[in-house]
Amino acid sequence: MQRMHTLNKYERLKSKKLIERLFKEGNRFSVFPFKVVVLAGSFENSSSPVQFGISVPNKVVPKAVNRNRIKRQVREAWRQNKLSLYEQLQKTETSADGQVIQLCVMLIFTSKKACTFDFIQRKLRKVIFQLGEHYG
RNA sequence: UCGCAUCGCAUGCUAUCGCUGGCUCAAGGGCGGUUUUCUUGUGAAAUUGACCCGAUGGGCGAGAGGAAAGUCCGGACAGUGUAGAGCGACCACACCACCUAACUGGUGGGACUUUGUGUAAUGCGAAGGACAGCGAGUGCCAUAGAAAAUUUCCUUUUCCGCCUUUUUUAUAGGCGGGAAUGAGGGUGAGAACCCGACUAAUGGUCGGGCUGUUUUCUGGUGACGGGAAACAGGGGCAAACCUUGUGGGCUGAAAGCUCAAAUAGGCUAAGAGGCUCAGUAUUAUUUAUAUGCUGGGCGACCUGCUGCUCGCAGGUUCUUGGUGGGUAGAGCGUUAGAGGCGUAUGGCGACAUGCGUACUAGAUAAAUGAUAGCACCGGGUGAAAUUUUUAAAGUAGCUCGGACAGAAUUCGGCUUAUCGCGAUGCGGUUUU
RNA sequence: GAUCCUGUAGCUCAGCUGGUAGAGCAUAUCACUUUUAAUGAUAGGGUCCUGGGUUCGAGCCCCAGCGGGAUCA
Repeated sequence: MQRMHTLNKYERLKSKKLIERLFKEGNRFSVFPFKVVVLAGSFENSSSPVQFGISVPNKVVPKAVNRNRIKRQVREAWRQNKLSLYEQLQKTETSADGQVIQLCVMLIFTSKKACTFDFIQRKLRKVIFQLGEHYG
């Protein structure tokens, strides 16, 4: 765990197949501006503990500029706050029988209004806390 | 100071933390070569390479728009196909000349309509438009009106017949029939081109004007403008069907090309394969038996012929190997271009040509940023010190705002959205 | 990226090749009923998505825009 505040290719959810599987089999819960879909298991295409994706529906935010901005803000917040989740996952890995647990997380943004960065960050911390409770 | 038109710009800097792809250095791994060592096995270690990978760490430089948008046109490119060949259908366009790779784009011009202004008069300026054809055909023109298009309802003119009045004829009136005509008839968006003279009449003739066609002279590359003669008077609608002319093959990067796992299915090769009868061949041979081939019947399943039954026709299973197609996925297409900037020449202009110059966005659940601070620009409000007629100053400060909008193969246009700023030109108002 | 359809009353839809914009449900009032529902009668309610154009006259024809929806791996 040298550099934590990064978000490179292999920490992002990119495989179309995996996303389809995630939506078919994953568990769902929601924290107000987000709907979260999670799938636990071990995936071969990446060594990262968590693969993360954000989706903003076209119907909720009609303009592409605003959609991009929300995605960037959420990605930024995730980047800065994912550290605690990673630590919890590593703890369980070492204490249990060495089975690697990886998570796929997809956030769906559902608020129609634009939010400030602070608000998004607070809510995202709550999401990460809940993920840690369930899988950590 | 306000408005219009055209052109240009589209807030910047710093700090912290990040993203994408490129080059490069270094760890690390793979592969190959060489050497050493031993317990001789394709083991271990070391070293090396214009080699490959590289999710790790440095360094360097790059990274959204004028509309990236809408997807409304036209290309490039790709596939199909032979189609920079014809015909038909369908679609698009339509004054002229030019520009362009091309266009429904652009530039310049012509006629028309509207409008402003001015003159004795011709004029001058601005704006507008899909400005071929209804003097080919078909269709439509509600209500109103006689009639909405080779007019015929009334009135009018004239001729014939009958009746009435009258001594009779004539005249006058009425009725019926024939002919002529389009002057008049509440209308309507639109009414048979308009005015005058002659006459039975409104016809016809003559004169003048308007419009159109043909011929001709003239200016212009041309649309068209100016004049003369003859003929004609046929209302509007083609953003009604349509006619004429011109152009277009169709499909779009989710195009398309290459590599390619598992499963299922296709084709093909080999092997095995329900019961029974007949014929035939081989082995063996006295028969019988075994195997192969051909044909028939029976049984099971599927499909079709009519929904069901009968009947008829066709087909059939398993194992292994090969093969081509091809899905998930990956790569290419994929970023340098009919391009930008400067300058010279030609052209009224769109633009063309020559020379010089600088380049490099390339993502794919989709990068090009997030947070904070400062500056800058614009609007509103609005001091004080100081000097003092007044200026300082619409300054400082406070406050609000900084738009529209995010590449997705690419280029040229069009359209739409847009806080503002600057330049040029034209016009208005105020002051000097 | 490409292609296509659609917009009319509060809702669902008609409106033929242009000539005074309609139906059903809903709403309001009245009648019926002890009351409600159902039923009957009456009434109100329209930017025909927006802006231009053609025409004497556009819901309809043409152009541009805005909104909604669908299809193509």
